[in-house]
Amino acid sequence: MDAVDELLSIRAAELYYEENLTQEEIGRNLQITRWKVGRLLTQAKEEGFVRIEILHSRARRPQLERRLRDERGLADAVVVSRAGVRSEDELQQRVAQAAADHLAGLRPSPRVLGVSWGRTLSDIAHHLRDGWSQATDVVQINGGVSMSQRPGTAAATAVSIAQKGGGTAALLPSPAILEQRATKEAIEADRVVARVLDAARSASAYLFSAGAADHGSVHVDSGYLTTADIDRLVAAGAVGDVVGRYIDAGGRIVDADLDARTVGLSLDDLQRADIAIAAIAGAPKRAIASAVVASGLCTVLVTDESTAQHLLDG
Amino acid sequence: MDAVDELLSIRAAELYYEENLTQEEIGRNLQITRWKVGRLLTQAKEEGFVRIEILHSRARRPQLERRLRDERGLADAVVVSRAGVRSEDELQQRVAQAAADHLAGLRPSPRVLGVSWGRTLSDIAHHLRDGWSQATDVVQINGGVSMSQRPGTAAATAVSIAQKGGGTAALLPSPAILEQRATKEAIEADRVVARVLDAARSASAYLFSAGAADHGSVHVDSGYLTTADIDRLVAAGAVGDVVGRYIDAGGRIVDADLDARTVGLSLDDLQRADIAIAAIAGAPKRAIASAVVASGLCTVLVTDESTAQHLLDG
DNA sequence: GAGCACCATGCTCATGTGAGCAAGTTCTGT
DNA sequence: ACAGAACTTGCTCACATGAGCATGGTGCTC
Repeated sequence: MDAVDELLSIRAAELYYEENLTQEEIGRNLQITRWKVGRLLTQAKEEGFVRIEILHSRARRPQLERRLRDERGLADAVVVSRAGVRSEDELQQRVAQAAADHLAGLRPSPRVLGVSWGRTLSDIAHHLRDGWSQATDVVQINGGVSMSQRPGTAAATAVSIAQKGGGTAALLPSPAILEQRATKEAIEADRVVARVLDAARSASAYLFSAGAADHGSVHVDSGYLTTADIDRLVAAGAVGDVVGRYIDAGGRIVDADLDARTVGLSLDDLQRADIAIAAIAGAPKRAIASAVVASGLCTVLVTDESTAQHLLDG
Repeated sequence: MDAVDELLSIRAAELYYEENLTQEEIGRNLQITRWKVGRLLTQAKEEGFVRIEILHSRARRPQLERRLRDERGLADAVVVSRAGVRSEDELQQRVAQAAADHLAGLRPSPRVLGVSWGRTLSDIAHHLRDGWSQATDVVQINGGVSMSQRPGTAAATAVSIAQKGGGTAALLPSPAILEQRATKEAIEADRVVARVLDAARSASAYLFSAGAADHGSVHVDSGYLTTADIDRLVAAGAVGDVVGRYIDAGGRIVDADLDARTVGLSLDDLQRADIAIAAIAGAPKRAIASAVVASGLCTVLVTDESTAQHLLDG
């Protein structure tokens, strides 16, 4: 496109998009035929001079969703728009809302839903609307008797999702990570715990998030791991954790011993699931999101535009 | 619009603008009639959920231009878009380019063009293309034998505009502001100066900028005024200067004595002009831009989107 | 609970728009 | 300078779209 046409295409775009003139009127205005106007507008779009954004907290990016499905083999993807987002927290809320929307939109509603816990899951529970399902029971899929500042959030999350979905919650009464392998095996052998784990393995759908392998991790907060543990895991290739299990970029367990002391569903269980919804957003979680998708740990990814872009670029 | 329709309108907008589906296809997709889709799209636009921006250094805002003409009585207005602008300097360059474009687009080209000088005028001269006019002579309209760090820019500006327009430049060989009234009258009585001033008064068009009344003023830089002078002028109501003459928000001369020591066209001369193009942009110049427009000192205003908005709000 | 006003819906029809084609124009290589 | 290629232009025609209207449903008033 030469310089004259470039300028003309800008004038045409202004008159078309801002002044709402018809292409015929624009032609009269700029002394060109209406066909030329149409072509200039096409060019303006192609050259990227025209940017159209959907500004809404529930706006999504269907293009990226389609590419994630097609190029990354996901059964489904939900990518929320970043347009108009002012803070990182606002973005997290958008993603949580989108995950809640997706969950509520599942047909048929899952009879039993396995959930993890954490900040993201708590947000999702909050955004779910009452009556999102007629009868969905909820079961925790990883341990987490909380030692953190906000005790009981793990339980509150599961209970809230169940209550709003007309079902009951089965909590996993166990720490996330135990100090001794033997203790972990003993606790899993406990009748109550075993029953919950069985229920978790037979859930019709899963909903979970993932954590980055950094010092801000909820496992450090909760006292299950020290910052030194995290450093050691990172040195061994860890990019983050899924249901408490730390994996590397290829989705492999980084520390077999640590893994053997972690209570909850195994990664295999997740990989076999028909519906496994992962809600992972934000720049710090790019690496773990990528690992989760690459190793087939989820069938559905709910994320933000930037993270999606990153997954597709890499 | 109820909540359901709001969400639907967002989905429809995504499919329409991002996926390029027809309204019929969207209807099939969302299980609604194509007429409903059309209405949802209209609503999405009305509610401001759809933002369309023209991203280009020469993009303008015709809506604001029209409002400036209609509501502020300007013969014409050029408002450059702020979309995609990263720095204040980039915006100034856009405005300078737009002023150059407007000048070059005048039909017939002015036979004699009166110009002021300063940073903005220098930029405009730079952006003018060679041969912008067949034969336009340029005459300086205010004094400015420069004492600043970049001597000769005032002269270079006028000469450059004239050369590129196939004409000659008449420089005003006088300081902008003199210390004694008598000296100013003596210099204006000088044959050469008087001839240039006569030519300036008979110019067929004028092009000038304006300065804010602050310590960064080019008059302080050049040594014609001290920061104390500026403070005194501001205290007396000055919002800025046009061709060296300080005015208040109502366009009135703030200091009659200072004005009597200032060499160049009077404000009356400008107000009587058929074509007086003012290029004024940037937040610090909002007040002076407003004063210039309100008091009819220009027939054409070239400015940026934010300044235009401010003029229309006030 | 009857009557009325208002609004959403589905439709017709005129207008707006883009794909595709043929003719004209401008480049390019020899 | 000329032939051919590549591109641009004006056009036809089919499709997409918005304005305007009749209908039916909803909610409000008394």
